[in-house]
Amino acid sequence: MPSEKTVPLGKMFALLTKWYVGAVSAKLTDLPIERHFYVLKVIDDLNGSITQKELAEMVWTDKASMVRILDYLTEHGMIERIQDPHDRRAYRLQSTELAKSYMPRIQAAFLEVNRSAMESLPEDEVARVFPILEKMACNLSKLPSEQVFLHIQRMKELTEAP
Amino acid sequence: MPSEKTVPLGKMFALLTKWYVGAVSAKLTDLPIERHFYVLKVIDDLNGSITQKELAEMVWTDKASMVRILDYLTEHGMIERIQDPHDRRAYRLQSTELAKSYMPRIQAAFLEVNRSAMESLPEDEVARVFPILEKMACNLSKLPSEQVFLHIQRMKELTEAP
DNA sequence: ACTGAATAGTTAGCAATATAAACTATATGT
DNA sequence: ACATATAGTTTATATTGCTAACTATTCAGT
Repeated sequence: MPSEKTVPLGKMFALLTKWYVGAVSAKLTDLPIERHFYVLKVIDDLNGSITQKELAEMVWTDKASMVRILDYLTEHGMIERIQDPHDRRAYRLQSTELAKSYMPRIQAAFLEVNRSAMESLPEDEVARVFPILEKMACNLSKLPSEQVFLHIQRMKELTEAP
Repeated sequence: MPSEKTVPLGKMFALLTKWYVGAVSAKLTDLPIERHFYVLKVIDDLNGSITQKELAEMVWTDKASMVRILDYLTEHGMIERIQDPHDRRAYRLQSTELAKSYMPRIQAAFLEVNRSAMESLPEDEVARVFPILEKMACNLSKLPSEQVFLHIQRMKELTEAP
């Protein structure tokens, strides 16, 4: 019974995730933190103008996990929670001077790993990679799923290219 | 200071992984298992001729995690560990009749999700998606990483298209 | 203004996963 | 036969995703 070979697309995505994150971390081992660089970058980019809830939506995690991540970043002196004077339930997130001093390194790490990932791909394919991935993510997020109910309109914020 | 916008490629991979796996599971909610369909498929494809160690390499996990996955599949009646008569340390893995009865469904689920993921991509891009992802995985796996030391030559086994 | 509903954030608990180290049993090479 | 390597298991630890309950605050309708 010749079974049609299935491309293990899911496993491929999982490996890409693991190796991407591993490669970024490896470039930043001398920093005081070893995780959540991307969350820190978003906070720094939008310095002072983002709340925990907005951040959680932007990086596609739930608010409970977000609390843990922000506790981690706070404990390591990378961010501060500033209470919003107009809504005392909310906190505006700011990166510290320490964090700012590392941002060029962090920014560079992401760019370098992105470039390495696409190394030796033909020029025209490099340009298409992200739109293709975005389209696939959009397609998959619309399928019935056990757990996925997030709002897809946020996707564009993840996809702004340089 | 105009910071160059970084494409969050790692986050995109993570979302793709989550949604892919979620979509596959959603198609198979009536089966006795709710995880590890891909591992089961590999076992079934190579029925009786693969050991735990070989399987762990093929699906890129460590042997301790593999034990847990195989315990799960065994407890749910999907596989059996058959002691290798030529090497009594090793076990050859077999899918049960029950598992075999589900394999067409599982196979179909993977294919359908693959097709959905690539839906509305131009024909020529569909053909390129997997080679591109493969190239990126290959690139990333060669970068220095905190944890990744696996052997890349296994990659081809993950990538055989129909 | 008062009250009930909604919201931002926190806390705690559970399940799954990845990793490492120590361990058992068996095989291999000299 | 003995030292070493290997297949698989067990144990422990850390992180993550998700859920539910909780506090404090704001908002909307009366």
